[in-house]
Formats: sequence, structure tokens, C-alpha cells
Amino acid sequence: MAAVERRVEILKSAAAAFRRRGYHGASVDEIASALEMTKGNLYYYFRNKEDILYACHEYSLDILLRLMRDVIAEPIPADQKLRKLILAFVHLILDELQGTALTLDPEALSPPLLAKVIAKRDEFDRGMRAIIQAGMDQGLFAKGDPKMMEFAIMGAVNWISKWFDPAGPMTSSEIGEAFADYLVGRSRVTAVR
Amino acid sequence: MAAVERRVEILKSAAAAFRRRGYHGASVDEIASALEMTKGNLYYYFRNKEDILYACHEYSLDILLRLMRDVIAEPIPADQKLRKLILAFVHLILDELQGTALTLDPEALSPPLLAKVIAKRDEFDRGMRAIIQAGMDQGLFAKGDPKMMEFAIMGAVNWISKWFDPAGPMTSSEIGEAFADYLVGRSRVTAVR
DNA sequence: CTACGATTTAAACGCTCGTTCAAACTTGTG
DNA sequence: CACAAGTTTGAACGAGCGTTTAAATCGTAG
Repeated sequence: MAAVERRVEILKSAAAAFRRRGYHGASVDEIASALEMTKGNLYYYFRNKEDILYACHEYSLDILLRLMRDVIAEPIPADQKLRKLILAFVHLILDELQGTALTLDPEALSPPLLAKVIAKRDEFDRGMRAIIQAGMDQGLFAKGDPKMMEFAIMGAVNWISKWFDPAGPMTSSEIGEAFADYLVGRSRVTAVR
Repeated sequence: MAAVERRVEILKSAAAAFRRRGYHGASVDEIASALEMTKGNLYYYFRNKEDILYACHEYSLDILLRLMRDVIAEPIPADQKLRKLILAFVHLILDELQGTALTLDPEALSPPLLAKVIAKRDEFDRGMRAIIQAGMDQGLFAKGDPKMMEFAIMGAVNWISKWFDPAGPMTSSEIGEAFADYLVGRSRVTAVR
């Protein structure tokens, strides 16, 4: 198997472990055992545990930012952009990132690595707020503080990983739809005005 | 100082440390040092670290449940109940619980203690959903899955502790108002129908 | 088959941290 | 002042875990 695939495998196992126990609570051995590797072997692929956490963040954020740029470029109204983002975001977190994205405690990173993560996170935040601001200006959303609306949305979505059960009754897209309906509003998008 | 007050002081220091670093990331010494105590001294007040975490949860949940019961008993419409709960909840978390409530990783608790925490949490969830269901039945909220709406609200609120900065531009009540406006809707409550 | 690089292993080290404990100190009471 | 109960200290321990390393194994090109 190519080394780069092996690295992604490790990241997924790590993300799952970090979600369950948190960065400090999850052991390197736990991450390795889930892949039937020895923990020493991980150090062939990553410099240390922090490096794994950082790679998880980078991996998730890069996907997220690509998504954001694609949606921004589409010629659709702001409310539909927001809805699309929420749907894609929920899908991404639940189906590909082992229930984690911005949940993986970044405070565990050392200052230089943390700064790089925050920079990417900021870009994402700016995109979200620009869409929300545009929607408010056009009367698609109730007027208010875009920052608060964004934080509320991101909180609701990020929190999903705390309660989501893959064996539960709801699929990830059902959850995405329900969240988008509530957070963006259903009627405004589908109804004829 | 009375021993019971000392215990609460320790809980507040512990809650702050757990919020910053997570349960496993925060050391017992860190909790003690913030109070200018030695770590050994903590063991005069608590059996062990897990006991401290459990006491934090119990302390927060008891306040939360009292709040919930009070609001439920009030003779006001469901949307106003929900708004009141959100306002009080945000205030409670930010101004009294060091930014933590349901954020303090409960998975770190052993099964018996975890079960007790989950039981209280369930009671809170049931209260929230009953209010939401009533509001939907009366046409105060858009129809949908009450469970999803509750999870979205709790996620948004719980996430606040991840970004709130006491030295920042917004007070806890401004944040509460902004969240309540967005999550419950402003017009329905204040406007004459 | 051989040899060389890539990968994996198992054991060991060292450090951090939760916990214990006996001794010292403080406080209040008769 | 004396004594006892309540509280604090500081050092020590033992376990867990991140990391290192040298040797073993595997895969593949010549």
C-alpha cells in the first residue's frame, strides 16, 4: 500500500479516537491497535502525536475550504448557498471525517501549528459571514449580527458529532436536511414568493 | 472557610481547567495551583480526579434542571419559554459555570457515574422537547423534528464556550439575546399577531 | 537467488501525573 | 494553656504513555 494512503488511514483512526476520548485521552497505542499496527510503527509515518493531530486538522480544513470556495462561486442566492454549505458540511463530518472537523481540540497544538489552523479556520469563517451578510442585506435572513448567526450555525453543526450514532434511526442526509430547514428556513427557499 | 465553599471553589477552578485543556489534558496540580493549594490537599475534599469531574457535572445539571422546572411552570407561550431558557442558559454558562456545562467531557466518567449524569441530561432534554413540541403544535415554530431542533439549539449554545472571550466586545446577555433572536425568532414573540 | 531499501517489531527509557501518607501545622474549645 | 479535631504539606510511589532505537522482516529490482 502506498505510504500516502497509509497516512490517511492513520488519520481516520486517530480522528475517531480523538473524537471518543479527546486528544489527551486517546493513546497512540489505541490509534495503532485499531489498524492492527504497533504504536512504534506510527512513528515511521508521523513525527509525533501532535503531528497526527495537526494533519487531521489540515486534512479536514482543506476539504472544507474547497467546499466553501465552490459554493461561493455558484450563481445562486445567499440562502441557497448557506443551505448547500450546511448540507455538505454535515455530510462531510458524519460520513467522511469520523464525526470530527473543528471538534478536535486545537488547543492541544503548539502555538506555531495552532496559528496555521486558526488561519484556515478564519478563512472559512469569513466566507460564512460574507454569505450571511449578503443574505441579510437582501432580506433573505432576519437582520442581526452575522457573527452570532455564524457561531450559532457552526455550533449546532459541530455539536452533531457529540450525539450522532451511525446505528441510530437517522441518516446523515436526513440530519443535514433537518438542520438546514431549521437554521436557514425551508419556506423561503422552496416556496414561490 | 467552610468546607462546602472550598469544594465549590475547587469545582470552579476545575471547570475552568477542564474547559481549557479537557479532562485528560488538565492536571490535578493545575487545578490546585490556581487556588494556591497543593495538589495533595485536593484529596482532602475529593476522593479523586474523576470525583471532581462528576461533581462539576452534578453541580451544573442541578442548576440547569431547577431552571427548566421553573420555566416550565410559568404560564407563558412555548416560544417565550424557549427564549427564556436560552437566555438563562447562556447567562448561566458564561457568567457562573466558567464557560462549561455539558461541554465537560462526560465520556471520561466511569459507567456508573456516567449513567447518573445521562439520567439528568435526559430529563433536561425531555423538557426542551416538550416545549418545542408544544410550540410546533401551536404553530409558533415551523413544523419539524423536535429532536433535531433541540440538538441544534443545544449545540449552538454549548459551543459558545469554545469562542467566548470575557474580554471581548460582547457581554453574555448580548450574546444570549442574539442567539434567542436567531434560534426562536424575534418577531413572533414581540409583534402583535 | 541476492542484495538493498522500505517497513515493522519489540523492548526499553524517561517523564508526567494521579494518588497515598505520615508528619506538621492551624483552629477552636474546655 | 492543653488538647483534639480539622486542615495542609511535601515527598514518594507506581502506572501509563509518548518516544527512541536496533534489530528483524518484507518486497522487489537486477
